[in-house]
Amino acid sequence: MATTHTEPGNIPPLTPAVFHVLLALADGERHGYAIMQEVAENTGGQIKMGPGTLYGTIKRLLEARMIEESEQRPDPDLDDERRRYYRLTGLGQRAVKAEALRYAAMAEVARRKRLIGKPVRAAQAGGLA
Amino acid sequence: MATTHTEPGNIPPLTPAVFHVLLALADGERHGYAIMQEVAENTGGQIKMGPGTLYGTIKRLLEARMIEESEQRPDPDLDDERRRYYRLTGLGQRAVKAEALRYAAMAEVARRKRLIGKPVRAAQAGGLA
DNA sequence: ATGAATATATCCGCGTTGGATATATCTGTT
DNA sequence: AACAGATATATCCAACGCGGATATATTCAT
Repeated sequence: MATTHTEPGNIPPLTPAVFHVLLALADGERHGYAIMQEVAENTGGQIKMGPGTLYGTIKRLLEARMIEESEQRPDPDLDDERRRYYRLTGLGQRAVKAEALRYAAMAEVARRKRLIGKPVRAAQAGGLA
Repeated sequence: MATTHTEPGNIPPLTPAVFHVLLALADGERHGYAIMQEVAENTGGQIKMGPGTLYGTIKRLLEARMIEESEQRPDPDLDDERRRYYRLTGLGQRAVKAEALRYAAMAEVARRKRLIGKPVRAAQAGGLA
């Protein structure tokens, strides 16, 4: 296996904004505004990206080849000409996975220290201690 | 349940550096250099805080009343005069707990999207994909 | 005694963040 | 048809945190 360089490699930690954008794209293509809404939803409304952060981050992710623009448009009826859809590249996929593992590892450390309890399905904002 | 206001409150998200320092202090007092080592250990060597980040963060956390200096010294034999020990305040405790819950929630989102698998005990450096 | 690791502290360039601002289109209401 | 508000993208730039470089001093092992 001649190092298809699909392996973890040494992907450095991501900034929170970058992670949230990549995570929003992890299960399918989305356009900018939808990414913004997905982030708010994923965080129970605790994180609301402003346009500066959103489009600045998208620009940097394009340059870093972690995301790319998609030409595919939805049904012409339901489409909105203004939208620009993005998807993860292989690199972006690996980066967000590596970062997700770091998040999970930190949550485990916090559990080991009795800061938080066992993982709970469908935990939401305002949850118990 | 008369809201003992020991609950999450509206604590805003923390920067990664701040979170890592608070997490290192979550199970007991530590001095600066030991915090640095604990962070490296917790992250499997992936995150190595430089002195600028470490002491800059400590200074900001003191100002924000999330940590405070402790006068308690260990056995005079094993002590090192240079050390300055820090502990979490009540506010720091709540902040790191709230952030840990966010980390756990993001890990759950990543699992829901099949990015990563079930939480594994004792995950460590060089872990599998 | 010598050197490496330990321990703290400041400086400052750089990149990210995120509010303000601008523009235009789409959608629902009257 | 007109209007308002949400949708959608984009840029600018002040503020702030990050983190490497640098400095100094003490402790520890050989």
